[in-house]
Amino acid sequence: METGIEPDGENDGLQRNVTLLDLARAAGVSRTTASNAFNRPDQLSPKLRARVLEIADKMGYAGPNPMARMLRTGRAGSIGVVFGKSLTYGFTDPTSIAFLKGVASVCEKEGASLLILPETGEAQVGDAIQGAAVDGFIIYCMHYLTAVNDAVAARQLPAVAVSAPESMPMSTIDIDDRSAAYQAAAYLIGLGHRRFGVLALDVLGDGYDGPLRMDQMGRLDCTPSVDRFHGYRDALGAVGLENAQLPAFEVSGNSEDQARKAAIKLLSKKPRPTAVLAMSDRLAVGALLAATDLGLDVPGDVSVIGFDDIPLATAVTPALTTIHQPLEEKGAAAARLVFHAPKGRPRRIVLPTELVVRDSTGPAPDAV
Amino acid sequence: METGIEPDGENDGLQRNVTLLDLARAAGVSRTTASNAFNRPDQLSPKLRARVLEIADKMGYAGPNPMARMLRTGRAGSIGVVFGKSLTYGFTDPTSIAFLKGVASVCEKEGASLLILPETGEAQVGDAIQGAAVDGFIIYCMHYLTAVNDAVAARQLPAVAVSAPESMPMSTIDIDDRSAAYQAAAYLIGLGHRRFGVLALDVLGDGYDGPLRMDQMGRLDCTPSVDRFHGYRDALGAVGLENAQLPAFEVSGNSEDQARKAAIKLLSKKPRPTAVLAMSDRLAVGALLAATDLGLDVPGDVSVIGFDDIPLATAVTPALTTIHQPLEEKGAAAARLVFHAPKGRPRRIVLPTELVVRDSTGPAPDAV
DNA sequence: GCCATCTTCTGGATCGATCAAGAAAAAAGT
DNA sequence: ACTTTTTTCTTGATCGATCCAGAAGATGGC
Repeated sequence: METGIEPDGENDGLQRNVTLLDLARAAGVSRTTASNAFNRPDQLSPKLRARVLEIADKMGYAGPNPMARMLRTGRAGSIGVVFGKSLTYGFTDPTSIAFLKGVASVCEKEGASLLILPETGEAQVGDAIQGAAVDGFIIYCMHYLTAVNDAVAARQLPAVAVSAPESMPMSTIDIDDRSAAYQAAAYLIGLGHRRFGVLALDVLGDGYDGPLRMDQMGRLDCTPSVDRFHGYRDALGAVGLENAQLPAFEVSGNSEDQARKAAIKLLSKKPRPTAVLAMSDRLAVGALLAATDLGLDVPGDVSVIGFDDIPLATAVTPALTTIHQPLEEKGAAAARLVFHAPKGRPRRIVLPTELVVRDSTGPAPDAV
Repeated sequence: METGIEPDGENDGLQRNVTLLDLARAAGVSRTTASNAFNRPDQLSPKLRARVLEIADKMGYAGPNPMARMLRTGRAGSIGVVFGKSLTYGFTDPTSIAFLKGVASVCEKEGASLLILPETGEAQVGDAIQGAAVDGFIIYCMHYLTAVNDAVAARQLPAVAVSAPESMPMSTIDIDDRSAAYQAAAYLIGLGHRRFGVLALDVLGDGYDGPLRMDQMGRLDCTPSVDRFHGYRDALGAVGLENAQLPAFEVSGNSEDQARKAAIKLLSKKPRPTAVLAMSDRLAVGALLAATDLGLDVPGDVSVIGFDDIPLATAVTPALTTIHQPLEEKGAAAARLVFHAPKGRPRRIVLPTELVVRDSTGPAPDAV
């Protein structure tokens, strides 16, 4: 409780912020001149500028109020990144971290800041998007919510979506998930493997763990999970392997621990798969752990192939064979597109992937 | 080149943004009422509100302009994070990623956004800080530049510095680096080790690699590197080991590769150290790699102890014995302090650490 | 000396909202 | 029926800067 009396000699509590006008008055110049001292050194004599800046310093004036400046100029000097999942997840998953790093590198070059938006809750998805003071958006989701899209589109700012369906009415950055997955499966087929198991990223992003929900896969076109699965299937189909013979589990949250459990189920099936197709390196690491649990040798008893090529892929033993995708470049490309938007119709950039063979894959064991 | 003639039937190019006033006019209400439709549903009848919102939608009015709103309300709805090193580095180093994750988790709870500021260049350090529309700052640096501190302080907003010298005139979050390092060294001494080598984080943050610069260590008090070194020395001194006998290398950028090179030098000394004190887990991993290069067994021939307990520490073989520090909680605590600043004098929070024994340490080899 | 040009500086309008105080209309109390 | 209270809505002022057009003073050319 405060008394009504103000005991403070210097009434700091009451003091209004120092404004450009205050500075101008104190320096005996106009607001514009004071403003120019900060923003347009060529618009006033160096001597006067020095004096104004010195007085500003003395008054504790840090510089033009950012909010006011933004309002007036219409530029925020930052771009926003929207995660489909929780904000925390964005800093957990190695792929999104690498992506952010790419975004950050371009922001740094442009002298812009990076605003990372929270998803407060289902109901008010979009509140943060509506209220973000940014010059453009990057949407990075696994599962595209129309609420997010609509909110971003409504802002009428440059926007880029990553790994988004072609149907999205904005520029997109992508890799060819389907053919990359095809390549992964085809490589294992080439090694003689004929019995596979799939560790899938969750199709709907609803925290589901369990057998792959085939029936849902038509609903959302082009999530990476669906595309990659199609890629696997294309390759297997080419050598006459049917869906029915392909055990597959969805793993929510792309976590090693969950993947481990799913992989144990997968590798306990009889006949046991000789190869695991994992839609991410983290899932692949889960498979590695499961193999250890079951006393199986990788790649002797079972081969494991990942996807993404995150740093962990080389830190783990055996090092993962995987599909390398340019995670960081994805972020950089997205950011560049936001900054130097061609203004016309949306662009679609597809970045290349590459199979990287390491130690987690080998010839299929002879026994059939 | 455009002709002077405007060939566009619908003159989209010329259209001004739809503003709250436009909406109000279109709906036949006052600006305030239109504003309330978005911000204070209780201030107008539900029926009217619905009508206004519908008209807004029809006009393509996304909602109140964030910049204008910020100016008027004085709140930005976001907090800024300043990295001492490059922005990109912030997304490379596992400790800062974990830190950001902690910050993000609190931001999410508060419904605030996270603004990550770039460091454009030596000259205009602080430009971004000056121009950031935020409600508070978190400073996360290895090496505290007064330019950064001054710029943040000038903004007169709630601010928290992490791992900062006590001399900083703002709240700080920290761990007790010195006694944690002491504990690490003491543990190895307890295992019988008497010959040590140190892999140090760079003291000055100037990209230097090479023998530890003792002479510089007095200049900046309390960077983690200096504190940890003092901790090591305290422990070694207690059993009569002198500085002169303690080979130590600084590794710039906290990278495994650089650490590997330094560790090779360290482990090539005669007599060879039986234990490596690494100031971070990444440096420790570098030591692991170096041991492999030299055909040394860990922990048979040489023990390695890390610091931080990042995820990599358990992924690597052998799993690292290390000092666990609550990286994520550091971020969360910093963010909480920014949001709920006690307004009074700065607070100093010191978080606990813990020795975690895994597989990279063992008894000193008998041979002396 | 006079007009043109350049530099330096100024005042009014504006960016797009929110707030405070109060008016008008509706509901409630006696 | 008249006052009081509550609900609903509106006007004028304000947040703190930048931009535009133009004034005042300095410089230069002939």
